[in-house]
Amino acid sequence: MSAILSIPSSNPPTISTFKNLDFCSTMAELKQHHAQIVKLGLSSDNDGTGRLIKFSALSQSGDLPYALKVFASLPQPDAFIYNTIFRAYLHAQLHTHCLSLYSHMLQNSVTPNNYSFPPVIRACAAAAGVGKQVHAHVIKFGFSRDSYCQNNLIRMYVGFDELEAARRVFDRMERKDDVSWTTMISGYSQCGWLGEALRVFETMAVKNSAAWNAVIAAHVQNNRFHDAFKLFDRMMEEDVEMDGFVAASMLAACTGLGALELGEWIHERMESRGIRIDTKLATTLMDMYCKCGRLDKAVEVFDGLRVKGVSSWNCMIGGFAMHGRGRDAIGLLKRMEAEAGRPDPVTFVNVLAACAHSGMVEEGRRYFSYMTEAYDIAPRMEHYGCLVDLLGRAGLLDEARMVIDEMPMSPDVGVLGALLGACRIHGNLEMAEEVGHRVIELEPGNSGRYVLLANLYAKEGRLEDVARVRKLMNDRGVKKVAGSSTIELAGSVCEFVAGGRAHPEAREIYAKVGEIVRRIRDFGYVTDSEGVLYEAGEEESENPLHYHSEKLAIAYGLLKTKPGDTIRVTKNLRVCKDCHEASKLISEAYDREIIVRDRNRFHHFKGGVCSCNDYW
DNA sequence: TTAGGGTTAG
Repeated sequence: MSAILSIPSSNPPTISTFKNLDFCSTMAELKQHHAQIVKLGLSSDNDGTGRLIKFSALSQSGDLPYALKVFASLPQPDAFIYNTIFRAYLHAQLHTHCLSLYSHMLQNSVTPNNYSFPPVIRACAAAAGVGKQVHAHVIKFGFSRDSYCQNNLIRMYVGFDELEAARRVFDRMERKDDVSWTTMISGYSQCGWLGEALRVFETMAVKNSAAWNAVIAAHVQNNRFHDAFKLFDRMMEEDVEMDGFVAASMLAACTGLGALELGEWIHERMESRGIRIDTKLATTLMDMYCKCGRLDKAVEVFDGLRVKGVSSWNCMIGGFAMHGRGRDAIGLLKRMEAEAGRPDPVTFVNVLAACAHSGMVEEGRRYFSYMTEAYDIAPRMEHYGCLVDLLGRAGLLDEARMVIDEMPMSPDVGVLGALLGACRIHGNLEMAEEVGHRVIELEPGNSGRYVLLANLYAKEGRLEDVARVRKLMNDRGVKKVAGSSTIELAGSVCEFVAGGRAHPEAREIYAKVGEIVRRIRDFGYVTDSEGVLYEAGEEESENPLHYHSEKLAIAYGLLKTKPGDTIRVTKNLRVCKDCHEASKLISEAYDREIIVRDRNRFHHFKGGVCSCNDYW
């Protein structure tokens, strides 16, 4: 009694004590203030404890358990305090906790406000049923016109792949803002509904860079790189300047096309426009350089990074991996451990891939156990995929098979596909047959699997089996993916399809291929018939192998570039054995460096040899 | 006190 009476009401200590809370920077400080609050008998005060909870729940140096303890001690927390904990749970990915607390709030008869629903809606990410209920509450509590609530609902439905529901929310909004539009556009692009994404985009009166980016990114994510460039050109014509997000999307488009010059142009523009290169953007940039064959430039960007995130290290290690530089990849892992601390699961996917692509079997095995021993990272499907790839490529098919039999989860197509690939390399038809059928049943729409199996049968002369696989493919309406290669010349990207004659200079290109084949025969070229069956149209009277897309692209490169220039080609599928052999000989016969990126990795052909040591 | 667009693997 006297203690409370001793507080002069004209000079409320509450205000100064509570204000001090806003200047806290550590939990230790905060706890002192908290002690003060308790001493003054103000611990039931929502204003003061609200600030206290906010700091401990949300700040960098906070302490969520502490916040929860304080929260639990409050007799009647208000909406602000509930909202704070909602957000904290969301940050901690404790979605269920967030939803339980929301029901707790309702049971306590605390009315949610406009700030309550955005985090609660986001917490519904994993529970569609609850999401609909929360949507009903948004209406019931009168927030049908609140753009934050509505935009979050759109996002929620997009996350459930319920685009119609998302669209209904969107259509009913009287005042759609930039966020509504962008969420709707990017929602369609997740589902691959590019047409709808574009239609929504076109009806937007004033398009800001976020909207442009959403629609550009939509195309990039669906491998429509040329269209992404067209949109980008339009954006520039309409005087909307490229920002960091658009730059990232465009770099990814360049990566997809293997368009180095365009990528360099984007990089230059980023610099001239003073776009801040954060870790994410730097990773995208490095990835572009890695996948466009300029590992040196990627290293330059990497070395120039003041703050390197785990993703930066991972990207660079992955870059070394795809260029077959296993030693450098491992060197970088060691540097990462010394300088940056903890690698993550992706780091080891890349390290294992590096070992696999460089034939470093022992190291690969060692790192597979090391990641668990040193970092307690349990192997995921991807790691098993890499291990199977590593062993399989090296010809250790039985061991690879054993890994699959003994792994704790059931292998996905990726893992089985790695074994199938290994069977092809080592000509093990028996295992290929069994694994191939499993893979085909798991992924019946992937034409590559049928082709691989059919080609293996063909090699053994088992034509009935070839016909059977082919029929299966036809019956299921599976279309083979056409081999296509791109080459960038003077900033424009030309695409070649196997056996295609659409190019205006097709005659010259085909003549050049003829010349090439004649010339490399002097260097020992013998056409390798493996894989002949499906790669080109059957009406082709000459050997269709000679008109594989990468040969056409290389021929065009030889026609259009100067002696000494490097020829860079990007292929959508794996490079075939015949093209690989031919490319080696072309690099020797024409004294050219040829860099081919295929679906899996890079091949640097020079002086008659390939950087992959024929190991791919 | 709240929301939208961009990275890393096989």
